[in-house]
Amino acid sequence: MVTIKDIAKKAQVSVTTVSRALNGYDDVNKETRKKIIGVAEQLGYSPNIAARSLISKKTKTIGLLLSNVTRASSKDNIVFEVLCGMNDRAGELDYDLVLFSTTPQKQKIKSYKKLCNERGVDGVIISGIRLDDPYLEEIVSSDIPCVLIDIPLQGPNVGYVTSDNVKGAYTAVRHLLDNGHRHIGLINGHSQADVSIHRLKGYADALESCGIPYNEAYVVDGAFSESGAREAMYRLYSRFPELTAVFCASDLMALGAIQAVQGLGRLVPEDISVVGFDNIDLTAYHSPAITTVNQHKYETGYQAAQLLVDMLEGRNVNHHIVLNTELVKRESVRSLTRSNG
Amino acid sequence: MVTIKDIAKKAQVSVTTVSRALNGYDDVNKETRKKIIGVAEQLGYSPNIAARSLISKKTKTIGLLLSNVTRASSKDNIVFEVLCGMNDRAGELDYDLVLFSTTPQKQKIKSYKKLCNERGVDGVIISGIRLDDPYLEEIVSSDIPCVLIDIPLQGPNVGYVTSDNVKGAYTAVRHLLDNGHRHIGLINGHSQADVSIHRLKGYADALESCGIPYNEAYVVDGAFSESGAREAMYRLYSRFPELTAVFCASDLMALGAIQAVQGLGRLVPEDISVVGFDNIDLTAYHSPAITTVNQHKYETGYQAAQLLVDMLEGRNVNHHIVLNTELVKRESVRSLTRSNG
DNA sequence: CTGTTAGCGCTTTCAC
DNA sequence: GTGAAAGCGCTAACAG
Repeated sequence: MVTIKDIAKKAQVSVTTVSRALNGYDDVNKETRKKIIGVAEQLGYSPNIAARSLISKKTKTIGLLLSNVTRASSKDNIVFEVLCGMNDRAGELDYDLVLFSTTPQKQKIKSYKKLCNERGVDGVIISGIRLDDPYLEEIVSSDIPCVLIDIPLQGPNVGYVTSDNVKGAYTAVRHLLDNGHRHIGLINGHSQADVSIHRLKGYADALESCGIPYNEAYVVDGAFSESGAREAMYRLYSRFPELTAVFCASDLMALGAIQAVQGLGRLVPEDISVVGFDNIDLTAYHSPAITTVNQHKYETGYQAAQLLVDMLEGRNVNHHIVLNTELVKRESVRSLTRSNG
Repeated sequence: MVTIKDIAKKAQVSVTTVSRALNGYDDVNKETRKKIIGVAEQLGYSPNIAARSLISKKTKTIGLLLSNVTRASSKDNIVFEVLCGMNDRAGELDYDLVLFSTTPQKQKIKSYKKLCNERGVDGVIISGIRLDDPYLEEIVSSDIPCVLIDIPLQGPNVGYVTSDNVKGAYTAVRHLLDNGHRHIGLINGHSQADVSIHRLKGYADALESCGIPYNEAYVVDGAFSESGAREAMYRLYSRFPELTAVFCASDLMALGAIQAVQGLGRLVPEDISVVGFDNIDLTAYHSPAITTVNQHKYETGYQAAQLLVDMLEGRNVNHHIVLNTELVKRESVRSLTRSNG
C-alpha cells in the first residue's frame, strides 16, 4: 500500500506538503505540487478512506435500509427500480451506497444509531418499513440525516419522498366511476402503511365526488401481497357479488385479486374490472393487461439520493418531495356505459 | 461520539483493557469485563469502524461492481435477484455490501485497484461485464479477492459462479427437437459473453445429437436486449421462413423475438415456437406463457457471497461453482408430432 | 490479569 | 511555501 509518507520520501518533501498538494490547497508551490502529483501517480497512490474519515468524520457513503431485498421479492421490482435511481444519483454526486442487511432479528440486537455509527455512513435512506416500526422513533430522535421513502416524517435531519397517493387513487377510482361502475371494492395494503392511508382517502374522495356513500365493508386489507389479496378478494367477492370493480393498492395485489376472480369462475374485465397501483412491468404483459397507476420509482430513488446529499452538504432545500402519478389505461377495466373502457 | 477512552475513564481501567474486554479476549477478569460491558452499553458505545480498519486492514465490506443497476434495467430483474441472494448471505456472514457506481466514464478515470483501495473493501463481486472489458485484466492481476459471475476466470484470488449454460441450452433445444422441430434458429447475446459461447455450444450439441447439421446462418446476435432481438428476429425469420422454432439466449430477447413474429403477422406458438433462457417473472405472465430455462439467480448471488467470504477468510474451497438449470415448459412451444408440446 | 507505549494513514494547527 | 508535531479511535506488542 502506498501512503503519503512514501510519496513524501520520494518527492523529498514532508507529508504535510503532500497532503496539501494532493488536496488542492493553494499554498503550495506550483513546482512542488506538480512534482508531488507526478510521484503520486507514478506510485499508484490512492488515499486511505479509513484514515481520512477518522479525522473528517465523513465517509461519502449513504446507508440503505431496505426491506424487500431478500428472497422472493423479485416480482416486486419496485425496490429495485428505486435502488437504480439512488445508485445513479449517488454515483453522480460521488457517494457510494452501502446496503445494510436488516433482518428483523438483527434490528432487535442493534440499534439504528449504532448501525449507522459503526458503518460510518454520512446519512441513510430508508424504505419499506412500517409506521409502527420501532426504528422510526430512533430515526427521528437521532441526529443522523435521513431520507424516508413513503413515510411522512420531517425534521431538521429528516426528509421524505413519496408519490401523490391520494390523487393517484382518486384518478384510478374516478376512472372506474366514469366507466359506469358504482359498486367498487378496495383491496388496501395494511394500516401501518402511509400509502394505504392516502390511497384509501383517494378512493373515498372519488366516491364522494360522485355522491356514492362510502361503504366500509367494501374495503379490505391484502397485506400488499399476491396471496393476501387473493384471499381478500375471495372473501370480498363472495360476500358482495354486486361488485363490478375493485381497486387494488398495488399491482401485486391486483394479480392476486384477478386470480381469485378466475378461481371463482369469473372473468376480468367482463365480470369485474380491476385497477392496480405501481405499474410494475408484469402489468403490461399480463392477460388481460392491467390498468394501473404509474409510480415514478426510479425518480423516487433519484430524488431521495439528491435530497439526502443536499441535507448532508447543508443546502437549504424542501425536505418534502411528492411525485406525480398517472393512470395507465389497459385492458382490465370494462365500461358499463359503452362497449369499451 | 462515545470512544473506548470514555469507557476506560468511567470504568477506571485502561483503554487496552476495554478493547480486550469488548473484543472477547479471555485474558480479562470476569468482573472487569462485566463492568466494562455494562459501561459500554450504558454509554451506547459503538466501535468506530474506520479506526479499526485502519489497523486491521479489514473492513468487513464487499464491493459490488454491477452493470445493469441503472435506469431502464427494470424488466431485467436478474441482477436484482442475484443482489438479493448476495445481500442475504453477506448479512448472515456479517458483511456489508457497498455498491460501486461504475459508469463507463468513471471506469476510465479510476482503476479497479484504486477503486477498491479507496473504498477499502475486502473483496469484490463483479457481474455483467463483457469479456473484453479492460477491467478484467486488472482484476486477475490484482491481489484483491474477487468473485465473478458468469465469467470463467480462476486464480488464487479469483473465483466464479455461473450456471450450466451448455446443458441448459442443450435441454432447451432438445425439447424443440423432441417436439419435431428441425429448423431451429438461435438468437444469441453477443460474442463477448461467456454465457453466449456456452449456450451456442449447447445449441450445436443438441442439433448434433439428432444428426442435424449446424447452420451458421441460423444463428444471430440480439445483444441480450428486447429491441436487439426484435430486429434480429425480423431479419432471421424473413430470410428463413422454413424456421419453425427459435431458441433465445435470454427471456428478454424471447420477448423481442415474439414481438417480431407478431409484427410479421404470425403467431407463437402456432407458426413458430420460442424458448427463452433465465425464467424471469414476465415469462409466466406473458401470453403465451414462455417456455424457458430456469436459472437460479438468487442462489447465484448467495453462492457468490459465500465463495468470496470463504476466500477472504482463508478457507480452502473450490473457486468454481456451477449451478444447475432446468427447463420450464409453458405455452410457447408447439409440438409438430402430436397435438401439444 | 492489566497498563504503557507506539503506531495505523491522514489532516491540521502552529511555527518558521 | 514548508515542516514538525499532535491526534482522530483503535489495536497490539511488551512489560509488569
